[in-house]
Amino acid sequence: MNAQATRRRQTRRSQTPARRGPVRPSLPELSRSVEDYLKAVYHLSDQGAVATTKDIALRLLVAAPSVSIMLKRLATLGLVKRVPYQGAQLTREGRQAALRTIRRHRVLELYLTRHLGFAWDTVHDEAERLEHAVSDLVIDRMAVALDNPRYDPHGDPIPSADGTIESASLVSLATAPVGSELELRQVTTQDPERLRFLAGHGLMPGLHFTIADRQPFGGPTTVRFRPTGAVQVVGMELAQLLMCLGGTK
Amino acid sequence: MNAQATRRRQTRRSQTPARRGPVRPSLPELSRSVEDYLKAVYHLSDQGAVATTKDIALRLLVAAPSVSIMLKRLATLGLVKRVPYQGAQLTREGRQAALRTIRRHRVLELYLTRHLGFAWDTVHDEAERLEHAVSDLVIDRMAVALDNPRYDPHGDPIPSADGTIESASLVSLATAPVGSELELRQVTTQDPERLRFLAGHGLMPGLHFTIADRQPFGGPTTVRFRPTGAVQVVGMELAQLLMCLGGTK
DNA sequence: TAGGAGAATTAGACGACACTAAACTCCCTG
DNA sequence: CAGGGAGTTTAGTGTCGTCTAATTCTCCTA
Repeated sequence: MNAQATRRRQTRRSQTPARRGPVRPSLPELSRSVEDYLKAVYHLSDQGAVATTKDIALRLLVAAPSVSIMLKRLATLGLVKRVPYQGAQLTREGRQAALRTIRRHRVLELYLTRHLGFAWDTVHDEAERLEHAVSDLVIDRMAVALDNPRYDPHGDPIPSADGTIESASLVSLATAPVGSELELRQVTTQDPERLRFLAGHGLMPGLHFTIADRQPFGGPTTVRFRPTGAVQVVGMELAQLLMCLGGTK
Repeated sequence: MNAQATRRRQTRRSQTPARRGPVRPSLPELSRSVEDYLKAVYHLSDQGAVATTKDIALRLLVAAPSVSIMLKRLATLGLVKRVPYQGAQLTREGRQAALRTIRRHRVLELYLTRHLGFAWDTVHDEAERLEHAVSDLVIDRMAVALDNPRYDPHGDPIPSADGTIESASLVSLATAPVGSELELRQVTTQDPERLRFLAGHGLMPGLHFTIADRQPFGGPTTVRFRPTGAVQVVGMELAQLLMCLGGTK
């Protein structure tokens, strides 16, 4: 009965990941929470900055002490480098794990829209739950079915299976100068209302346009769609969400 | 800050499902463990029998006391009717919940084989994890993409969205009389080795055949495939896994 | 440069789920 | 019909991940 009991404990969901050896080789099955925290730290620590406890807490809708404790745990797992009272940064392993999760999320979002008929404003929450349960094998099959896509429905780059991710330098529609010829590359919101509005007015990744005008004092930006010549006025708040790739002028 | 803290607790994964009102209407989000236990009770309590603690423990690879405690919890949730020292049966709500999970599982299995190119011996584990994370909406979309299928890759019936499930009376290939003309309807194992072997010899749901011979003393059964006339010998152990629908004689 | 405001951490708890060891029940068999 | 063994439950722990309250740290500003 003892051998059996032992098998049990290992078969059941890993409570203590049973790390034999260094972290890298056969992935130790991170918990849903750990993956969420890693994603949060990834998104909050742009280029060398540290993610603060408070920002992580806000992003995950969790109390600050929970973050403190989790960061300590992530540090002992080697996924995060922590400076007490300052914040945390991902280690190489942590970054890889975060990118795996982000890849899963973005492939799922695209798959749900392309193959299962979901609108782009509804896929975020689905993907948020599925990303923790789906295996990389399924994700890779989905990616193949999607012809190895580079971007998710919102234009966010999809990390490759080996953990590299494109980083383009984009400008917000709100700040690009009048006269610029741009391509809308990325829409940085998950709010369904905004997404529906944007899609309803043709403002989706891939759109080419020219900035025809911008009113001062936080006023709207007017864009002219490139092939068609159609004109669209975009308010400041939305313009800030639209990240563009630019042929200058 | 208090209103915020309250919102938090509700947004985060439900620890205590916060039941306002009766169980039926907007599903109270059962945990992965609860769903697993409900499925186990469902599968173990065929027609009116009760599922015993020990059998549930064996099926879920969990210690018996864990089952005891969980059954008590399920009973307070109204999902299970419990007789101490005897076992448990599903209530109507418990049965509905179990069938929802089983529907998700079986639709996922079929989707993975049909649309993502997985072999039928590999989909069980994937589906086992996904079934707890995927929404009914996604499942329904998958079902539509599959043309509202009635059976999963192993021939198990897929419960409908409203919670009804087909129950056919099947006979095992091991016990059907020689001379029977049968249709292989269901393969009752998830063991990859056995599944691969069976598929490799054409023994998959939908096959029509006649029982040509059976050796005594637990010997093999010989079947003749119906359109082609090809002959296949099947040992006792495997024959017991093959459930058939029969035109008698 | 001494407060203080704000952020982070520690302290103490809880709920969900799992485990082992020990006690208890039920029922079968001698 | 009285053990005794199989099966079940109780008792006591542990881990993960969360919370609130209280404490500690940092850094800006008066």
